[in-house]
Amino acid sequence: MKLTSKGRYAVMALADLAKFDNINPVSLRDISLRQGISLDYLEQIFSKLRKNEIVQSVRGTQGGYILKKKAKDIKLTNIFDAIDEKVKTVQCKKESKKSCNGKSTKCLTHNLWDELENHINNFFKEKSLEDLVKDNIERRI
Amino acid sequence: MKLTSKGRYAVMALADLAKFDNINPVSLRDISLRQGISLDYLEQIFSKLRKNEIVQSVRGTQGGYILKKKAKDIKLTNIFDAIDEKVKTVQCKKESKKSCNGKSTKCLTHNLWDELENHINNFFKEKSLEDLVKDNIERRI
DNA sequence: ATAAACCTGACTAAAATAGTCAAGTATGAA
DNA sequence: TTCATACTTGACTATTTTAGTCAGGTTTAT
Ligand code: FES
Ligand code: FES
Repeated sequence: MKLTSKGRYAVMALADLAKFDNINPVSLRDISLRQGISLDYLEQIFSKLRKNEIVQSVRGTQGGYILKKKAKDIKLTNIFDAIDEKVKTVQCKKESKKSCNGKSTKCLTHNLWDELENHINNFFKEKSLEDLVKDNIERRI
Repeated sequence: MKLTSKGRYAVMALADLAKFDNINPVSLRDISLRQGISLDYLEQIFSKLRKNEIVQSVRGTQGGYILKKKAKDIKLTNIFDAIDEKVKTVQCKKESKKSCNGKSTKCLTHNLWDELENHINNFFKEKSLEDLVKDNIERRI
C-alpha cells in the first residue's frame, strides 16, 4: 500500500506554488529546480491540474502557473481526483453485485476494505493546501 | 494508492480460517477452493504467517492450519507486518535527516505523508480478525 | 506404503510506474 | 519582428513491482 510519485509530486509542486504565489506566476522550471522533480514529468501533471481547474496557466515570457482557487479551498481530494490518483482497496467493481472471486455475494473482506477506503478518503477531504503551507511556516519558526 | 493482492489474500484467507476454525485444522486446499486463491500463492503467504506466529501448521493427512492466537488478538497490523505489506507514504528514509529530493531538510510534504501513514496505521491497529468475522455473521442474519 | 498436505526457493509473465523524448504553439519583451 | 521563454501534447521506453507458476522436496495419519 503505497503512494505513487505522481501523487507525491503533484502535492509537492502545488505546495511550492502556494508558497511562492505572489503577484507573479511561478514557472515549472523553478518548481523543478527547487523540488528536484523532472520538468517533463511536471508538465504532464500540470496539464491535468489545469484541465481540472486547480491551476491557471500564464503563457509567454515570465509566464508560469498560479492557483485558480484559494489555497484554503483546494483539498487533497481535489488534487488526487485531478491527476487520477485513486485510492483503491476493494478488488471488485463496486457497483457490480459480483464478488472479487466471481461468486455472487461479496467476499468476506469487502466491507472491511470499503471502510478503509472511506477512512483514507476522509483524510484527503479534510486537508487543504493551506494546512500544508501553514504547517511549513510553523516549522520554520 | 492501492492495496496489493497479497495483503488482500492474507486477510481473506485468515478470515476464512477464523470462520471455519473448529477442532480440526483447515487445509490450504479448502481455502483455495472457497476463496478462489491460487494454492501455490497461499503457501507463500502462510509460510510467512507461520514464521510470525499468526498461525500454526499441522502436518500430515488431515493437516492444515489453525490460528495461533484468539481472533480477537490478531489485528490487521499484525497480519500486514507478517507478510511485509507495508504502508509507505513518505519517499525518504524516515530515520535519515535527508529529504526525498536530496536536500538537508525535510521536504514540504513530509509531515503530511507522515500524518497520513499514521492515519492508515491506526485503522489497522484497531481492526481485529474477530471484528471481521462478526461483521460477516451480522450480514448473514 | 501411500496419499494428503505442508514447505521452500527459484523463476517469470504481465502490469504499473516513472519517467524521457520530440515536436510543437503562444506570448511578452527587446 | 525576432527571439527566448515557457506552456502543450503525445508517443515511447526502461525499470520495478506484482502476482503468480513451477519443481522438487518433507512430514505424518491411516
Ligand atoms: S473486495 Fe469486493 S467482493 Fe471482494
Ligand atoms: S517525504 Fe520525507 S522528505 Fe520528502
